[in-house]
Amino acid sequence: MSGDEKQTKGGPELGTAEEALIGARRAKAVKARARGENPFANDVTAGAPLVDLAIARAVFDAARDAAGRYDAEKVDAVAAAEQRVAGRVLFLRSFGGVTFVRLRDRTGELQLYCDEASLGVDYARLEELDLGDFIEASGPGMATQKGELSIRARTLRLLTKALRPLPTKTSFKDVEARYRMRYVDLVANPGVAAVFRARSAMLAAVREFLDTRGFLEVETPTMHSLIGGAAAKPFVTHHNALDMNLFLRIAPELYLKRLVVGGFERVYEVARCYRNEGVSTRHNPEFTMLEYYQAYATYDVLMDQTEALLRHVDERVARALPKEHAAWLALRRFTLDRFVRLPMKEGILAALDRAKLPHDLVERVGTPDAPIKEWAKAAKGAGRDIDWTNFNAGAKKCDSPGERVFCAYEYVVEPFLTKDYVTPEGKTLPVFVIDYPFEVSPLARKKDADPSLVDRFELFIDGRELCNAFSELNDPDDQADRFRAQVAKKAKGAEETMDYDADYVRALEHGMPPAAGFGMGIDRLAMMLTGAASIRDVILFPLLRPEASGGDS
RNA sequence: GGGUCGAUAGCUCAGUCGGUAGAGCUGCGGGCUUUUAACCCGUUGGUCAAGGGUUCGAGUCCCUUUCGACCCA
Repeated sequence: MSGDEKQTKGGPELGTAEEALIGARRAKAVKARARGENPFANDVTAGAPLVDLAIARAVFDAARDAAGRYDAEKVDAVAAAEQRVAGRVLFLRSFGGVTFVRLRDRTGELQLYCDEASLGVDYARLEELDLGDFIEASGPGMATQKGELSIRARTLRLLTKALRPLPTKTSFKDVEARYRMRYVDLVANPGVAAVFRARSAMLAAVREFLDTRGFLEVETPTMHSLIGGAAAKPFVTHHNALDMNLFLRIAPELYLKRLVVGGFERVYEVARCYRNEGVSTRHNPEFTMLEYYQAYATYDVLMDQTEALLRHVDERVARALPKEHAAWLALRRFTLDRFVRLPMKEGILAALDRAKLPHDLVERVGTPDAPIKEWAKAAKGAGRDIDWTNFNAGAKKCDSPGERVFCAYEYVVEPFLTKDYVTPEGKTLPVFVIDYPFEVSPLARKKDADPSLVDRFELFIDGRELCNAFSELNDPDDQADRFRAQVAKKAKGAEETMDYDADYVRALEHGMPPAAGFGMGIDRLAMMLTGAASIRDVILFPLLRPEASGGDS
């Protein structure tokens, strides 16, 4: 075949280096077609069934020494039955008349040993093989001189031609390109694939944990006609036939509690939620939240259960990916062995003491005569860098004592959780912050002993909020009042408020058994357990701006 | 929204004081009959993000824009 005429279909110019690479691969596909082969085959050759690479390897486990090397004689001693395997070509190296081809499938990798003696005329076909192609091959096992298990290929067939080259062994680092072309990222960067395998194991573990405790998994609407269940800005969409605007859900909460009213006393949803806020390393507009509701449970029960759930999930990840988990564990700054339970007010007083600040600061901050400079000096002297500007501004906006308490907590306690709650070995302790002011918890039940507070906790691990849970409000009149307060806030200009949900109040009027509810960010969980720095590292296809189109006509 | 850094070959990156655009890997050609980031010889590949300015001359200096990363709010 004369290589002087390239396939230039569609391309008016000679093209770039990248196009040349693709052109060379296309030419090989054309050659295969000319021989009557399909370079995008949809079948595998009849014969012995395909086996996973991991299973093909396992056949020879007994021939391996402690260092992992395979002994040639022992490999040969294993039944010489042919193994038929398939996978993507990751590695291709010819060495004189011998060619090594490393294959990868979903279970692992395995090398083919090819020479003319075994492959015959097909050996020449290796010339047309490229990194990234999918092939099938069959042959008996063997060990190389260096002790690597291989399949001595007796047959070899192209299944799918890869027209584009994979990144080279120097790897694929451009972050944006990795997110856009996750299919390449997953092949080129094994650590990336491990993170998503771990995430999958986490979800399976969460489901296993809840299912064995009698919970029912449900799916509730993601298109809502009212905003509810959380304080966040929604996405708006439009239904044409009904000519109505709908909000993409910001939380599944109110639907799940309707189901508790309906008798599903233990119910959960792995809920994709959408919030119309900025993107950052910690926020993606769509994210996944676990919510569950449990009748006849209180938030104390849920705290115990949360500890058990997190340990269970971590254990399952360790079981699924032992090597990767060990690496993540070694880098972890937090422990899951022991958890702290900290009432918000206690936390504030302790933090004020540590910062050498007066206890009445909570009432005085935000007022005109608050001695901010004096406080800042005292706190700085105690090694506490508090964001006084935003603290003071936030305190001014508070309409109630409870909001003031929460504001103080946000600026005085929360930023220092990782500093204040650590093990003797220096690992940060997970902290359940409990007993929130009712004013900042519009769906939570008030404490019987102190109606200014609600039975609620948030769990912070390594300084980041992971879970939010509370004993649910089931008094319909109280709930109606809270909705009205939210509507009033919206009327005053607040953006992140809920609508009055009359149907939800009606549901509560039918009676919801005492219940506790729990929410946990799955993305954050995945970040935490895999040590990911950005939420985009645990979301397969994070939201990106559209790719700049060059000459699209 | 603010700050810092960045964009050069398909990939990973150099590019000095402003003076002809570089390397490794990939690809292509050749050698090598058990390789492990193989090795050896040869070789292709560039609108230096886009636009403008200064200059005899700009990847390099200045301005604007776009995109991204990180930090902060």
